[in-house]
Amino acid sequence: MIEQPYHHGKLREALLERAMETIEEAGVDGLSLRQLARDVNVSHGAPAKHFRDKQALIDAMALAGFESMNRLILDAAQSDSDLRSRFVRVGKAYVGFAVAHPALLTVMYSTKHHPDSSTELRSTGEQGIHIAQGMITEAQNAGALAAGDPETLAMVCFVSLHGAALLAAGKHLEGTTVDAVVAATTDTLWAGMAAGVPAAQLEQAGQLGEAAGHS
Amino acid sequence: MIEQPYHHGKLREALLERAMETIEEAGVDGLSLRQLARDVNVSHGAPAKHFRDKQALIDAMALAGFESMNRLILDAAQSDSDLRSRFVRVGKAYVGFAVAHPALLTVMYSTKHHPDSSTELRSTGEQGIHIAQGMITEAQNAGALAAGDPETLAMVCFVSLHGAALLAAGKHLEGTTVDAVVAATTDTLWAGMAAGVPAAQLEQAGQLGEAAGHS
DNA sequence: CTACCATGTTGACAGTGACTACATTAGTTT
DNA sequence: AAACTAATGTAGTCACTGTCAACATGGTAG
Repeated sequence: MIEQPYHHGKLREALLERAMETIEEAGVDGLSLRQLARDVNVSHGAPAKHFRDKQALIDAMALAGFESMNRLILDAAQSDSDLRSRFVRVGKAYVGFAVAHPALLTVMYSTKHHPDSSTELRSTGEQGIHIAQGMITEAQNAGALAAGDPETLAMVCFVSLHGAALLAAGKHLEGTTVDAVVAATTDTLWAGMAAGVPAAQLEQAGQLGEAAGHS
Repeated sequence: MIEQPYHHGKLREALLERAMETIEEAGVDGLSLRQLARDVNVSHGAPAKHFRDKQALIDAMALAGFESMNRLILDAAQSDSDLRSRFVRVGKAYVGFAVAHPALLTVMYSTKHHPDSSTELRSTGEQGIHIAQGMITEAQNAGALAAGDPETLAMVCFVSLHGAALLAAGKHLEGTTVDAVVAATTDTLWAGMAAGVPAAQLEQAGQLGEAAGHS
């Protein structure tokens, strides 16, 4: 047995790293602060010195997840291809990340967050939409897409890809490959934005009634 | 104090009902079998007679959720309007349900399920896609939509609306109203399906590389 | 009437997150 | 160099949880 020094030195990083592994193996529910401490050969109270809460640890994981995901998306958006290909590439980057780190993605979009890190988390999480919005604006200026509010369209694209990402991460997409679904989704969205939506349809759609009951 | 009879009579239903309320108030993590038992004035071991596990209770909630959601979607799909309006209506029904019962929706699409109820859960959960697929086929036959594999297109629509539903449920859609996002999403999807996707684009999209790294 | 069985109760157990008091170390000030 | 201080890690405790086993109750079928 190697003698452990009293101070770990890089406990925070070690905890984060091990926690990432754990949630992918056993889900967020399978994450235990005490087991985590055991895994890193540290007493059960040690993690509290770096993460006041269990939720604080989870928040830290979510933030790290957004940061590494944003890097992937930004790379895809800045690749040197035509706009449409880059659009598809961004979609695949997003969904690819989701498939690679399903539990982390769930954590990232979990509702419960501490008010402190909440603001930083939120701004980091919204970065993806801004990238999409930039691409759409660029495509509209180039004449590849019809006119339309870029912010709303970006939201539509983000929302759709997010659904694909979560369903793919949850393995709810059996029957077809994930790639096929993403390709079909981005193609359909692009075709829809290229064709444009008649204003009459938009108004009409807004007037439909809501339906939300509970048995 | 009213004397409680030894046997509750409708414990299972009472537990399910109270559990539904609890998860919407405190999230799934805030659900405790013992607290649930206290809420219904029953001993802490009683719930085990109706749900062997905590997970079994959660599965039962998920199933009930799918059933009541399917009713709403089916109603929307069978309303007497033109195809496009019905399509939008289905989307609003889905997202409306999500906004009304956010925690329940999360539970419904949670990955962890018991192998027993898993099959029933899965088939009930897939019903929504089949409804969408039927509408798309009908619209294609009527000439309102371009040709294309209905199964894939239904998946695309479901995926997109699912994303909108989850983000709306998680209150991640600030800046715009939920209705606006749903309307824009269904409009864009419909326009894309009406325009159709050139086969050349589909092939091209399939050849793009995957991107999924981890820092 | 009796025997059975679904339903409910009680007690126990290990595991958890959070809190407190204490120990050890590193860095800074004097 | 010595002493003070803050950061980091340890040990013990508390209320709470999910699950299990043993027992109590009461409706129902034979």
